[in-house]
Amino acid sequence: MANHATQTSFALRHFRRSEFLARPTEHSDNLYRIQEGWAGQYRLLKDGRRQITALFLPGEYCEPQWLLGASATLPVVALTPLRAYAIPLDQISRRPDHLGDSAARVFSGMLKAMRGRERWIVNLGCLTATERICDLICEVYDRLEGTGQTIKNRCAMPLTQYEIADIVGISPVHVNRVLQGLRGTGIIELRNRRLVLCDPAALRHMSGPPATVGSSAAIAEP
Amino acid sequence: MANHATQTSFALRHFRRSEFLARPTEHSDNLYRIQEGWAGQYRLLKDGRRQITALFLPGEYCEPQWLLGASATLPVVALTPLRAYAIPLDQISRRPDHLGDSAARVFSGMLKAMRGRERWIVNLGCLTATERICDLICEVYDRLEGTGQTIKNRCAMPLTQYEIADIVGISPVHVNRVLQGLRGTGIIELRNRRLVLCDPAALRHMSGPPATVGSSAAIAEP
DNA sequence: CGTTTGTTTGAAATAACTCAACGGGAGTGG
DNA sequence: CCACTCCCGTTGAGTTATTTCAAACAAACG
Repeated sequence: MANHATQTSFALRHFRRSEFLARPTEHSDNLYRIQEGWAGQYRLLKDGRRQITALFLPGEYCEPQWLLGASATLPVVALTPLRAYAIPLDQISRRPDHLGDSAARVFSGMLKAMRGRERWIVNLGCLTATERICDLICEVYDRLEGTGQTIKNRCAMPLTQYEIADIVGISPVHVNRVLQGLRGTGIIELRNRRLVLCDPAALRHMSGPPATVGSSAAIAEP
Repeated sequence: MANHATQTSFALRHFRRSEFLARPTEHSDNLYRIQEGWAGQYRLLKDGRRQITALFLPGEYCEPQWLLGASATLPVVALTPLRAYAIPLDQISRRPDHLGDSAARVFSGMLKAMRGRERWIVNLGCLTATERICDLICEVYDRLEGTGQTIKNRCAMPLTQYEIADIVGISPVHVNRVLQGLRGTGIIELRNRRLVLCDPAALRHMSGPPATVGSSAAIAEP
């Protein structure tokens, strides 16, 4: 799908697990397009609590905010061994064939990132532990499907239960119990970093009620 | 500070409590600058659960995303009676004296909004009920202080306990008990929609540990 | 083969929720 | 001015979801 020549015209960088793609203090002069592996943006509190605020999957651009000239606000770390193309910022506007109209791309990228963050706020604020985990699984699967990385309800799932815990805001051992529950009811299979959605409909049903459409009442507290 | 002529050159619109500033379906052709009153962006789930994803306070621009030409993604509602200037989108680029370089303004506005969302993800994912409420109070106070709307540790606080609950993701009655605890220890006073920070240092201390700086270890799970 | 990293399990503790009811204040209409 | 309602804050008691601690186990790794 992608032009092979333009793909290889950028430097392919390798990262080990836990290696930084970005740190808040240092200024980054390029943008990454992930080729293989998963990355995560997170925030760490002084007492050790950690919250992962975004996931970056293969095929996705990591941190479009950087295009705005600012340095990263939160660290981004490789959650698995990772390969990514480093796209120098100053080349982006000169390559309409590759990144298209840069301003429009950046805008739409930021809007998408914003919606992702809003989605997770709702997730963390409203949903139960089981719903959050099901929703995470659905989101990951859908994003991988969007870039053709799924086959017949199967996809990669390299996240540690500790990492899932830091995404969905519940404790690691509770993540374990919820996952066991899901496996026990035959909704998913999850072994060896591979995920199978045995019953996608049931899974979506468990990931919380859908949002209402716009025309509903502003405030309805019975 | 603001030029009176430019201020009054935009239409001042009034909203009753619970009235919409924006609805997801309809296309909005202007941006609001809030003059007085509070607004909130939220999402409502089919079973009645609601999560407020952003607050808009006097002096702030409501929904800079609209500048990108897209319609609103989530509804925005007046949480109090509200007055706001409606700034037509097509006038923004023609008025460098008022909004400055529009592209740069929009970018920085989006970045700020993004950081706000990230902050709330961390808040909802990591903090306890008391910490979340203290953090909300701190954030609101700081934002009001930034636009000169505080006097000697006092500011407005028109949010209902139900609304606070839908911001911090805990139940209304628990919000009540947490607030009583804070009042009981003399850290804050909160009566008649007015807030007093009796002990700002203690309040900040209760709003959770600060974030680590960038140079810390990527993963530290003891 | 030992060491580390990740998963699984149990039992006790606790944070937060639900349900239900009461009370005060602010409007509103008679 | 009273009675009414509605919205909001406050309480209490019982329940549930989730956490914590601790330990054992399995799998990956050098």
